[in-house]
Amino acid sequence: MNYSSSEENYLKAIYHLQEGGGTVGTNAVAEKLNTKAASVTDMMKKLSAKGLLHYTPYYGFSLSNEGRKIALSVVRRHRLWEYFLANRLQFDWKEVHSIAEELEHVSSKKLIDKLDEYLGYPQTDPHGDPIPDSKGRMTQSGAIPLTELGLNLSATILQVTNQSDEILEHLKDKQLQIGTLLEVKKLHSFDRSLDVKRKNKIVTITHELAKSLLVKIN
Amino acid sequence: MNYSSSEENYLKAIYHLQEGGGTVGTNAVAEKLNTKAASVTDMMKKLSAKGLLHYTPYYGFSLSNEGRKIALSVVRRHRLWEYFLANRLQFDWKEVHSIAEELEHVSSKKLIDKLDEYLGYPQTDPHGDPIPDSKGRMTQSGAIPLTELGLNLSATILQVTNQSDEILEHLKDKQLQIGTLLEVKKLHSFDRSLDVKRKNKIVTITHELAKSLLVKIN
DNA sequence: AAAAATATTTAGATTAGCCTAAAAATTAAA
DNA sequence: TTTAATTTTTAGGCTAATCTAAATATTTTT
Repeated sequence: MNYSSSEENYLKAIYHLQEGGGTVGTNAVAEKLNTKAASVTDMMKKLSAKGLLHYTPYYGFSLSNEGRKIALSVVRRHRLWEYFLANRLQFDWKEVHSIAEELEHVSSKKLIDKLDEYLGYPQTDPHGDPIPDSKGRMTQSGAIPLTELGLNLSATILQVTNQSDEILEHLKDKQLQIGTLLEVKKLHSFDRSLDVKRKNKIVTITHELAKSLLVKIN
Repeated sequence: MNYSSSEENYLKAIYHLQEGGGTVGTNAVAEKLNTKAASVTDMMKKLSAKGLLHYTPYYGFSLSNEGRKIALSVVRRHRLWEYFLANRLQFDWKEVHSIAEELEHVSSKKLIDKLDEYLGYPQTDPHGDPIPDSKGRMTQSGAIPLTELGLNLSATILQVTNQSDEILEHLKDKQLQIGTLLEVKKLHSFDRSLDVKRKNKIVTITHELAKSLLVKIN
C-alpha cells in the first residue's frame, strides 16, 4: 500500500507520457526521469510484478487501473503543494515545481485531504493544471493547444504543460501567463511559428512553445 | 551541503540525546532510531569522516559545530511543520509528530523561511518545544522537569519532551496538556510517584512521566 | 584481579536503485 | 529483403543503508 519515491516518480512519468492513451517506451521514460534505459527496464519489471502496469518486453508499458490511481494521487499531492506554495507562501510560480517534487512524496492521505480543505478545494494549480480530487477525478476544461487555435479567435491561456525552467523564463519575457487573453493573427508555414496578439502587441511564438500552451476559446 | 534523510535522522537523534552536553553511546542511538548497534557504528564512521561529529571508538560521540547546526535546522523544520499541521490544518497535537517526521526532510531553506514567516514566527511547537530561528537560536524559557518542582508551587506545563504515542495518549486521559496549571501535593517515596492537583482533582503521575513534563513556576 | 556481563565494532550479506557495456529484438533504409 | 540503425533487455557492478553473527573492548561483579 506504500510506494517509494522512486516508484511514485516512475508511475507519474508514465501517467504524463500516456496523456490519454497508448503505450509508452523505455527511452521516453528514461529521458523524462533523467535516468538510463536499463534502470527503467529494472523498475518496469518491479512495477509490473506489483500489478501497477502492463508490460510487454520490447513493446512498451501502460498503467493498470491501480497504477493510474497511484499516479493520480501523486499528481494531486504535487499540484496541491504547488498551489499552497504560490498562493499562501507567495512563491513565484516558476519556483514551485521543484519544491513540490519533494513534498509530493510525503504520503499521509489525511495530510493531503486536510491541506485541500484548508486551501478551499482549488480546481487548478498555479500553472493552470487541474487538481484531481480525493477520489482521483479531475474537472477537465475544454482546453486545446495553441497550435490548434483558429485565426482571430479570442482565447485565454489556461495551462502550461511543459514546465522546464527555460519555457517558464521565456513566457515571462513574452508576458504570457495563465489568464492572458490572446488571438492568433498569422501562421508562418515555413517554420510553423505563430504571430500572436495580446493587448495591442504582437509577439512571435515558435511551434514548440505553442504546443505546450493550452488555451480555451472565449 | 545536502544530507540524506538517514543522516539527518542520526544527527537529530544525537542532538536530542546529548541534551546540553556529554557524549552519546551506540546503543542509545540504536534504540532511539529503532535500528541495530552495527548500523549506528557504520553511520558514525561516515558522519565523523564528514566532520559532523566527534567519534572515539568504544567511547562515544558528540556533535561538532557543523553537525549541531544541521541538527538544529532539522529540528527547526520539524517543529515548524508541527505548528503548521496543528494550527492551520487543525490536526490534533498527537498526530502531528509522525507527519512532521517526513516533512522535515524536505530541504529547501527558502521553503522553511517562508513557512516561518507565513506562520508569524511562532516561538514553540504544539508540544511546547521551542522552535529554533533561521540562525539556529532558541529562546529557552525557565523550564524544569516536573520531578524537580517543589510541593505546593503553582506551575504551568510548558513542554512534553518525550513524544511517544503512549505518553501522549496517557496525557490526554489525565487531561494534562500544554498550558495546564498544576501543583504537586504529595511525593510517594516508595515508587517516586507524584500526586498532582489540577483544578480540584488530584491525579497520580509516575516518576517516568513526570520526567518528561517540563513546567514553569508561575 | 579474574570472571561474567555488557557494549561496541568488524566481517560478511542483503536490498533498492542506479550505472556501463554487451547482447538481442525491432524498425528503418538501401 | 538484407543491412544498418535504433531500441530494449540482460549481465555484471556499485553505493547507501540496513541486518546477523562473531570478535573485541569495556565495565561490573564477585
